[in-house]
Amino acid sequence: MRINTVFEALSHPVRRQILTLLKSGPMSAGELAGHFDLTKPTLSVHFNKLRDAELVAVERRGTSLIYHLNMSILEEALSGLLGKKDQTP
Amino acid sequence: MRINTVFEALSHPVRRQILTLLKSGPMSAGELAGHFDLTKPTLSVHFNKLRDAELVAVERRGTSLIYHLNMSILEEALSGLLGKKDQTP
DNA sequence: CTCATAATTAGATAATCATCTAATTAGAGT
DNA sequence: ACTCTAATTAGATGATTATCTAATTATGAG
Repeated sequence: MRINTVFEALSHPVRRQILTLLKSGPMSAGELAGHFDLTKPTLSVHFNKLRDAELVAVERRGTSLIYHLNMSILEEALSGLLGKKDQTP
Repeated sequence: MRINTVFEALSHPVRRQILTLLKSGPMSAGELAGHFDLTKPTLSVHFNKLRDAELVAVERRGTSLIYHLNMSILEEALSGLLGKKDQTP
């Protein structure tokens, strides 16, 4: 787990909102995009950063890509900061 | 508490490291700066961001500025993300 | 009041980030 | 094979960020 990548990903409000939306369950890229006033390509970039951080996982269902929340990485990163370690570069 | 400011502040490795250092107790700006390979003005900017986020508080002792960790804001922000709310703009 | 020390603010610059439009890939149905 | 839909990647641009050097403020000591 690249802790820096995780916190980078968490630093943008849109990306945190995406995580919040995914708490209610998996959602397609398009459905997620519908919640924002941004273009799909822009959202796609945000999805990528969340995926790089492993905060979400993606699965294909037909022509759609379904995003899932990966709660455990979130917990690891945050408790890492509250606890002792934060192996910064 | 501006949640966005808090996560912005947490997004930089140096700033997270500063928080980690402060877990052992309050420390002056100069002492903190000694732990990094960066100039004091650069560190000063980082201190400001942490202070804006209220993640640290500052107190003057003679010519020195002593920084204190504000653990509660950290806990609030992180548990806010794990829990329900994250009122993103 | 002047000097030395601690730390900041100011200004400049290079790098990174968020966003858009246009073009491309991938899958499903006809 | 062609077309439609979903979503991505590519390329460009404007805004923000991290960093440095130089100058400034604030405090305490002589």
